[in-house]
Amino acid sequence: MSELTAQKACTETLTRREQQKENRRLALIEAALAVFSRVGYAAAKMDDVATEAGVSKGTVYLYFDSKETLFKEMVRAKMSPMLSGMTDAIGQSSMSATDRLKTHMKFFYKKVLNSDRRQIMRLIMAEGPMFPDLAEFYHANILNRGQAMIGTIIQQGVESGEFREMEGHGLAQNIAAGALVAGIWKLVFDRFQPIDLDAYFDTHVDLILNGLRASSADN
Amino acid sequence: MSELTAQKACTETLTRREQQKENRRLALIEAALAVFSRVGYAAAKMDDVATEAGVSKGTVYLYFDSKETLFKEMVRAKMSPMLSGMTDAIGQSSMSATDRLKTHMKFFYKKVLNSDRRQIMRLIMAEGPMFPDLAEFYHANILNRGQAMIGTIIQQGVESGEFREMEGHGLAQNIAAGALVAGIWKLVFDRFQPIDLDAYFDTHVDLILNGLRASSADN
DNA sequence: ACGAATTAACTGACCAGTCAGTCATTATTA
DNA sequence: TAATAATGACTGACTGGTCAGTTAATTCGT
Repeated sequence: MSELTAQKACTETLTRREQQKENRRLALIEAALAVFSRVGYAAAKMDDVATEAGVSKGTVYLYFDSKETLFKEMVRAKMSPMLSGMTDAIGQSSMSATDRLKTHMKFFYKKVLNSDRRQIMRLIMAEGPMFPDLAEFYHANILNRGQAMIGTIIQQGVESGEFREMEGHGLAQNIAAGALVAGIWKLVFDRFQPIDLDAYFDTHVDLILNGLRASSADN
Repeated sequence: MSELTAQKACTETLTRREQQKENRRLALIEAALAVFSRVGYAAAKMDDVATEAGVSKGTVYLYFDSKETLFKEMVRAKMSPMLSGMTDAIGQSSMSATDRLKTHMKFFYKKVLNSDRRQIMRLIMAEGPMFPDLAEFYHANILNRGQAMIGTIIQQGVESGEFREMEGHGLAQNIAAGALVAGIWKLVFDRFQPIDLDAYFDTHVDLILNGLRASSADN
């Protein structure tokens, strides 16, 4: 009921029991994501998470202290792969700032908006105020890095003459905003007015790059 | 505990009782907004709404059938003033498209991002999937109108030569996105990294107008 | 005094979290 | 290798508390 390929990193060192234990844990996290996404944090029942993972409720508590812990660990677990992925993706290729920005935006659309993770994005917005430490984790580990990355690219672009200079309070947020809204739209309003993520992406890139581009006069 | 200026529209025709009844209703809606904003839909207790409004729980049920009804009517009540406000604000002044867009964006920042309503915006995103009819109402009455308005302005700008032509799937969403993200940021991440809405607004306008502006070549 | 508005005690459903007991797997012994 | 012991993963009935919604009694306006 979910493709969880247990990390058989060190098959030697893990007994069969330990492997199964790790698999259970992953299965529970998948189940938790499914249930929390479907009905939100408060309405999610531990019983449903258990059923979705194919175990009984008591078992869930052998792996996670409480509903809150389960939720937080689920978010962290689903997000941590992004962390390495992001810094890796920077690379030192000799791309122009323009292409580099485009590449990173594509990466985000693919890895977040087109996957489970957009649900997490929504959950953070929905439950963030109730779980400040989760919001802080998300801010420190995802948003901050994203902003830094965008900042670096902009700077490169300004130096190379591709982009104009902008003072830019909230520039990074403004650049990323289109993508966040696309993710939310897909989850909340898609049924009333579907959006085509690929076409939307093109518009987004077009608008932003043109907005940043050094040209005639400024405002 | 909340500045609710009852609409004393027709003081003559309303007995004191009727006035008080209307005031109660408004007070309950204010209280509901406060409580729902503070803890989210599911965790909000009817008892707390009642206390916040200075009445007992039973009274709430004299005005609203159920928690769900209260929530929906609260959203509708807080949003409906916007509806007239938006169409009014169009005006047929002889503004350039550029100035018109700027004016509308300012309006949105002022009326939504700097008021209670940003909480509603967040609640819609957070609870939208659980209340499809609310999401639909919001889409039909707010988002659709906003999109139409932006579309009209863009068209004017293209015709006047101010803006370049863009095919634009999701153009309106992309233009508005910065504002939505600002609202959410303020509610979820402001404590970790505050944003200055005025400066952010300037960046947003600058980026968007430059992105739309007709200039040398396009992408 | 009458009826409308309000109250607060009450009910019943619901659910997070617990725990005594079961069962399958692994280790030990002969 | 076969019988036995020990382990620890798992179960599901149960508890304690919470809260939406109800209703009988009370207060308030006219």
